[in-house]
Amino acid sequence: MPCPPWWHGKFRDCGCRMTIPRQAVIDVLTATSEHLSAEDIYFEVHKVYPAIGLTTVYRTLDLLAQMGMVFKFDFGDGRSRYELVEGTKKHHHHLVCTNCGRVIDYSDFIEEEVKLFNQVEKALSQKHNFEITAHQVQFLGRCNNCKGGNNR
Amino acid sequence: MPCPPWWHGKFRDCGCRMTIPRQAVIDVLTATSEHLSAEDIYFEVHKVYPAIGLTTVYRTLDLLAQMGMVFKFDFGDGRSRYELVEGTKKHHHHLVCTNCGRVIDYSDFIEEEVKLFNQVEKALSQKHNFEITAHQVQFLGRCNNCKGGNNR
DNA sequence: CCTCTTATTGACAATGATTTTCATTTCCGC
DNA sequence: GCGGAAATGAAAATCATTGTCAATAAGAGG
Ligand SMILES: [Mn+2]
Ligand SMILES: [Mn+2]
Ligand SMILES: [Zn+2]
Ligand SMILES: [Zn+2]
Repeated sequence: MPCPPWWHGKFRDCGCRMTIPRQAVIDVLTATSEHLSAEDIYFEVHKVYPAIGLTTVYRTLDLLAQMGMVFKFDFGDGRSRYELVEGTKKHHHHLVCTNCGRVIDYSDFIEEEVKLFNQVEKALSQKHNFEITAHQVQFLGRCNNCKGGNNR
Repeated sequence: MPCPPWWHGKFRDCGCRMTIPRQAVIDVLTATSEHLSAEDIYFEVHKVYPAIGLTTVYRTLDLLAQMGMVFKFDFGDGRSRYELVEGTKKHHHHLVCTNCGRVIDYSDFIEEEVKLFNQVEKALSQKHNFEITAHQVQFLGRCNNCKGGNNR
């Protein structure tokens, strides 16, 4: 699963080099549909390239997030989760269970929803002179498993 | 600025006691319009009650969040931020500058926006059998200060 | 008020994700 | 191939948040 060449351009554009470790991280992110943590990604990368260290994974994820190629999320479990922006999954929002931590992707937006967000984004960036590059929406609550049951 | 008595009820309802440290934390949260971290709150509390420890502040914030009286946010600067749910500020969403970390509250929703969220929330909770208790919306980008300028 | 039970607290240690450091290696234009 | 800048990995350092545990304080009942 080789990394598409258009990534090279992306990296060059910001004066960065395309390296094996970076490819490896991108490949893992491309292949998954889960919300991986830095360590998760490190383990996956490690299967193919045992020499690559966790530090580099962190650095790569940071860079990718800075470049806007990767989203960094916090679902409240004490570690960051990462998702490719242009991955297999299209743009989506999240449902997060505050009890067990389960995260559900949700992308079947109503057309109104998309329209409204564009509208709001435009209005906000004008009003606050803000250059909006992304948005994150999370619905919090209890999933079907945790609904009736006890806490923790 | 004494803590309203209705809090006592809230606490009793979950078998908890209303204590000085807890009052102090609530008072600080009530008095501010900022997005304070646990340590920020600790410093404020400390001015009035130097004996109260940081650990207790953390525990109190945890409890309040659990009770649904306080929102816990992550704006990407490595520490959690807290806001009273029923504070001086009404329900609002956030604009977060990914460069300098500035956070802007935004509550002048369009009526459509409110309507749509209720609608979506209803649809989602049915479809995924999820009991939705809250939502968080963040718009990410660069504030007016950071717009043209350099990074970091 | 006084007593008793138990939730709560505070000092301190421990945890664990993320960063820093720094010497070494790799990339890439020349 | 060379040379300088960018990138890497191992290990140490940071630092927000949690866990421990003996001491304290709420508040129900008398
Ligand atoms: Mn997702
Ligand atoms: Mn706010
Ligand atoms: Zn759950
Ligand atoms: Zn800014």
